Amino acid sequence: METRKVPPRKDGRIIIHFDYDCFYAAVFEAKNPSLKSLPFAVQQKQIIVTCNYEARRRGLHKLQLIREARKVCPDVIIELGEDISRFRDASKELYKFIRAYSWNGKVERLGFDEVWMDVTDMVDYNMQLLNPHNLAQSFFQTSQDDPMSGFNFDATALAGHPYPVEYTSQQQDLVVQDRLTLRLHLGSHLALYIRHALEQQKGYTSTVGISTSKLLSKLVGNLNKPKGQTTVMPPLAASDHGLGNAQLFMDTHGIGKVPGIGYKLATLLRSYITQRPPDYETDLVYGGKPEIVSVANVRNRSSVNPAMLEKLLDGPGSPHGIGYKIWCLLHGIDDTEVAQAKPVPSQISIEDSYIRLDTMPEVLRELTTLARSLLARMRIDLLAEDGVDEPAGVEDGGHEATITTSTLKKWLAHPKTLRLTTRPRQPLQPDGTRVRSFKRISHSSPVPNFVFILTESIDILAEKLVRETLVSMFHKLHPEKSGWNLSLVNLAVTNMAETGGDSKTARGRDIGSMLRRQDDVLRDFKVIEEDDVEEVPPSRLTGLAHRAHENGRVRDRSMRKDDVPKDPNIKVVDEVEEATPTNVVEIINDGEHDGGGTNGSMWQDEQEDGEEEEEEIRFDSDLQSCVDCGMQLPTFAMIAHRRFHAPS
DNA sequence: CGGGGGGACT
DNA sequence: AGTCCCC
Repeated sequence: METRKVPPRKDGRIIIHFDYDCFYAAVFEAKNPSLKSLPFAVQQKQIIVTCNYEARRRGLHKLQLIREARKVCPDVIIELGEDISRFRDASKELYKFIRAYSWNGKVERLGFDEVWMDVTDMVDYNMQLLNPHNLAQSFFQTSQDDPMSGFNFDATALAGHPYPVEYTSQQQDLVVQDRLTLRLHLGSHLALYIRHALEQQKGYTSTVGISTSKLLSKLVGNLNKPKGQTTVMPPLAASDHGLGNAQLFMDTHGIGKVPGIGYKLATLLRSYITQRPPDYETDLVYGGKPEIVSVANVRNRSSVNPAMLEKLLDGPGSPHGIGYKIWCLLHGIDDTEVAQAKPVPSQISIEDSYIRLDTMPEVLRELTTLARSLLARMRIDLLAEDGVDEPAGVEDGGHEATITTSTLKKWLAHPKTLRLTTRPRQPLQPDGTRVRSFKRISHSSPVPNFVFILTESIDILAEKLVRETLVSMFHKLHPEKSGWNLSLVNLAVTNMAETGGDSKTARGRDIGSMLRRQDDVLRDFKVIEEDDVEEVPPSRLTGLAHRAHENGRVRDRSMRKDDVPKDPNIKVVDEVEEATPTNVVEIINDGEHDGGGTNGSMWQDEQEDGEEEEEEIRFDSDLQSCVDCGMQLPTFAMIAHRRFHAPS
């Protein structure tokens, strides 16, 4: 009984999940907009990896064989997308664009086309700026330093679609009773604002989900794509009235659709529920058939509980506590944090696949090619201009011979481990069939120091790396002289040792932005300091700011390719036109008209007439001291500030 | 069917 | 070094 207790919800965060619409196709379309109106698809080897919505309208879909695609839609335009550097570059550019809006640096990429952003601090800050008596004419401040930059919006309305669809907000008690609804409204308007910026300034459309966790925000976005956005609305938790919306939403999903439940776990869970071995015809999801086993099926089975799930799902390679984690996912609970933006990747890997690779000369050639690519990538992703803490960027990418400017560059991190991975094909069975295997084997060794020499050319270094390191690693993996029949080779550097240094880390940058924000808060405080000289004398303000600064500095030292198509269910027929709330027009126009509009800043209103008594009281009485660093802040800023001290 | 990644954990 | 997970 109590072993089946529903885990507690923690809905204190607001998280936005972005998913760029048909990303690979969009990268081509961004360069060649005429493709947008034509059926267009991107090919890797023998399959369509993605296609635009015009192509989908004509019956094409992801992971379709090229032959089939041409048969269904003979006039489809197809581009080869096996060189993924352009996608990687575009992905980084869009990621940086989105990250620039963040105040707390919690912006995490998944693959090339998804980004989570934890906007709790922005939302809560702006909650304090709301005028409870005129929510319909609100202003969202998007910059910590500039109270003028932001957008007008209607805080009584949600931007985009709600889940459930029939949801209507109870406007009367928005502020007092249902603070979460109001916070989600703010999150949805911020999401819309960033999404439109992405489209207008970068040319990419996206689909967005808004909720209180990574899990729910990612899943709920799927309800309105492409170029739509959806928010899971309260009540999220269960009550006397029935299931909460979080559970209602999770229950509709096939078990394998839940992020965190992959092929292996889904297969085990399905077999447990059906009490039979997997049947790929009925259990899986080709052609839009729903999965036969849903989240509700698993969750409602009385024998299912965290301990049981732990036993069922535990195995080599699976983490401890998996049973409880899955139990939480089934209930729509995911407390994992959006990761802080990292200054350097934790791994760089290059791979290629082959029809057949089994002689030493071929292997040497491929290893050299991969090594060249790897060294080039290291110089792109791990190098910064001297005195600049951003990676060097794409402009110097991959041009091995041009090292003349290298004296200006500096390594942000030194990977310590070099790893060589191969995937041998299984030999033919006696009956002539082949067991398909995705098993990889790998061998690691220390990264030799010479790869960091910037005055030497990448070609020379790559050959040296093959000769002195990779060949012997390869022999450890494959002692036989030949006949390995490799289908894949992967070369990677991992185990990044960041070049310590001051303010070179994301943490350091975060402290910097934190301090700017606090300066802001303190400056805003001066507006009302006349009313309360005792508590915050102007002379002390600078002292506090100074102390805050010192404190910051001290701290600173201190399936396998899936055997199952990942999204076989795509059956989008038409582009969904975003149900555009009226305030969208204001939002779009906001950047263009003069910043000082009618309600452009609540600060101004307060400064000019001071008639909003509630506001005055709030600002006068709420100074608190941080127990960690002693900084004095108003309550609303303390919320974000405490998160800054929290272990990440 | 099947590309070229990336990350967490044991 | 291998097994999971994700796109």
